[in-house]
Amino acid sequence: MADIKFENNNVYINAKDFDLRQTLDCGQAFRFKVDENGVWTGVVKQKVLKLYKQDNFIVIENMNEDEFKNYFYDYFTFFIDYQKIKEMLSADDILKQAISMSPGIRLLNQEKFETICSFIFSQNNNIPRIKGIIERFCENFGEKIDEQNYAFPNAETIAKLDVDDLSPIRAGFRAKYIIDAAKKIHSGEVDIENLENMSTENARQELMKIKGVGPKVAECVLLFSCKKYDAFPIDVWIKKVLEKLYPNGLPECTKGIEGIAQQYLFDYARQIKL
DNA sequence: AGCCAGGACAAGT
DNA sequence: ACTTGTCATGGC
Repeated sequence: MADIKFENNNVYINAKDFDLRQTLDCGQAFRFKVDENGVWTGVVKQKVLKLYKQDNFIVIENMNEDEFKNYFYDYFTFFIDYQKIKEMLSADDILKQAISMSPGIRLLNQEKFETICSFIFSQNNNIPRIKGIIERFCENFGEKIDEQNYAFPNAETIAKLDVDDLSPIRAGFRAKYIIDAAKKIHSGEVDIENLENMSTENARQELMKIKGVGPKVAECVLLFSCKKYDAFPIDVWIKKVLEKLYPNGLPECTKGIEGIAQQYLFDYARQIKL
């Protein structure tokens, strides 16, 4: 943790491999907002996070060393050496360019139930509306933290609901999938706490027992909440990347970390409107 | 105004 | 094993 300091009950992280826009608004998380001063706010578990850039540091406000080490070190994937990853992926010219455009992307390691629901909401949907649905989902069924913020609902709460109860969040045909996910997870029929210990393929099959979780959603959950960095979600943007930039398949340097490469390419494709 | 969005499912070849 | 229509909703 050479690049991480703990002072004044804040955490200070060297911003070399950490950009807030590139990390919090690159399509992996949907609950972070930025205000006119560049302060990012989001809810993780029961905590309201506030982050901003100050000089060459990313500051996480109101967090002590224990809290960071116990949970957020893992959440912000500080066990990954992004310098080394970027060096490896830069063997490919296209990836090198994508990385130069968004060198501060970090993968997040998010809560599993939240990630499953979020990417069920994402299907055949656009990011601004996904954020709205999730916001209403939390306000209606999540625990209130303060006047502005609600925790993400837990599976137990949602498992007790009927499809009609979800109508205020306006999720459309996805509502029935959310109920199915909550019921199967709460009953233990789908074991999400063990996914990290399973092979990528077995974890994928386990997730796809849920109605509304197909190949794309499963890959996102594996990548964004199960530390499966060989998972490779293919959405419409990545499909275009594969067709236009990699007609002969992904380069060798992505092997084992296809998902991380995917995240650089996803942000790149959207920025240049490929 | 109409096309499209970090897709999945069911029914049809 | 592949293709196609359908599913709600609203952002752009």
